[in-house]
Amino acid sequence: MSLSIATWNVNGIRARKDIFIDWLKVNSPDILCLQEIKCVNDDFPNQEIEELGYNCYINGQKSFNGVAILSKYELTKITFNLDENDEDEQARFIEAILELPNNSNIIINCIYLPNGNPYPSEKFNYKLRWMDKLIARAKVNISKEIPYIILGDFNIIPTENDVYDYTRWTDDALFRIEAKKKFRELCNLGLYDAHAFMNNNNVDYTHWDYQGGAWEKNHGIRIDHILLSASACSNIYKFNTDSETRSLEKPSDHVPVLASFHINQAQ
DNA sequence: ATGGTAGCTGGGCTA
Repeated sequence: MSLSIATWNVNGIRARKDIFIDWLKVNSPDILCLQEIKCVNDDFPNQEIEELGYNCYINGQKSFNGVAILSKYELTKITFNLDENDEDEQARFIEAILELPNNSNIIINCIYLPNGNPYPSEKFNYKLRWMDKLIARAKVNISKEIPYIILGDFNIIPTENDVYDYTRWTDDALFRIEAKKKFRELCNLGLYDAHAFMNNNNVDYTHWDYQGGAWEKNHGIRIDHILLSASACSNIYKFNTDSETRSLEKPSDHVPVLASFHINQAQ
C-alpha cells in the first residue's frame, strides 16, 4: 500500500477556503498538515473537509498562527504542546500517531516554526528556544525507532541554493546562521530532508512574498520542509512542490509540498 | 531609506 502526505501554510483557512477545498478534492493526500489557519477551532471549516473523508485535528488560535492535521485515517495520541512542561502561548504544534491498517505506526509532527524577525530581537530568541524544544522532542521520537515525519513551515532557508539571492538575506531570521545551525542539529539526529533525495536538482521554492512582485520575478525561498526518519526516508517514492497554486486567485504566499511512501504489507 | 501586499480585525500586529 501507499501513503501520501503533504504540508501547506494556507495563510488563513477562511480566506483560502474556496481554493483550498478545490485543491483538496483534486490532490486528496492521506494526511495534510496545515499552518497559519488563523482561526479558533470553532471557526475551522470542519464540515466541508469531513465530507471529503477527513478527520480534523485542530490547534487553533485567534488571529494568528494555528495548525491542523487532516487525515483520512483516524489519528491517536494527539498532543498540542511541543514541550509538555512549558505551555506555548502560540499554537504552532501538533503531534499525532498514525496507526496504519498493517498495524505499523508513524509519528507525525505538524509544525509552524516561529519566523523570528527582526534579528536581533526577543522574537528571534523565541525562535531559537522553540527549535531547542523541537530538537529535544525529536530526540525522544527518534529513540522510539518507528517511522517519524516532521512536516511544516520551518521558516528556515537551509542553504544558499534555497533562496533567489542569499546576499539579501544575510541578516534575516530565516537565513541567520544561528537558526540554520539548529536546523542542521535537528537533521543530524537522523532526519532527512525529503527534497534532497527527490528534487532532481530543481530549486522548488515554497514561498513567494506578496510584496514587490516576488512571484512574477521568481523571488522565492524554500522554507516548507518534510523531514523523515531513516525508515520513512527509505520508503519515499514521490515528492513534489505544487507551485501552480501560487498562480491561483487570492493565493496563499506558500505552496503545498507533497510526498508519497510505500508502506510494507507486513511488518 | 522607504514602502511595497495580505489576513485578521476593527488598532496595529504579524509575516
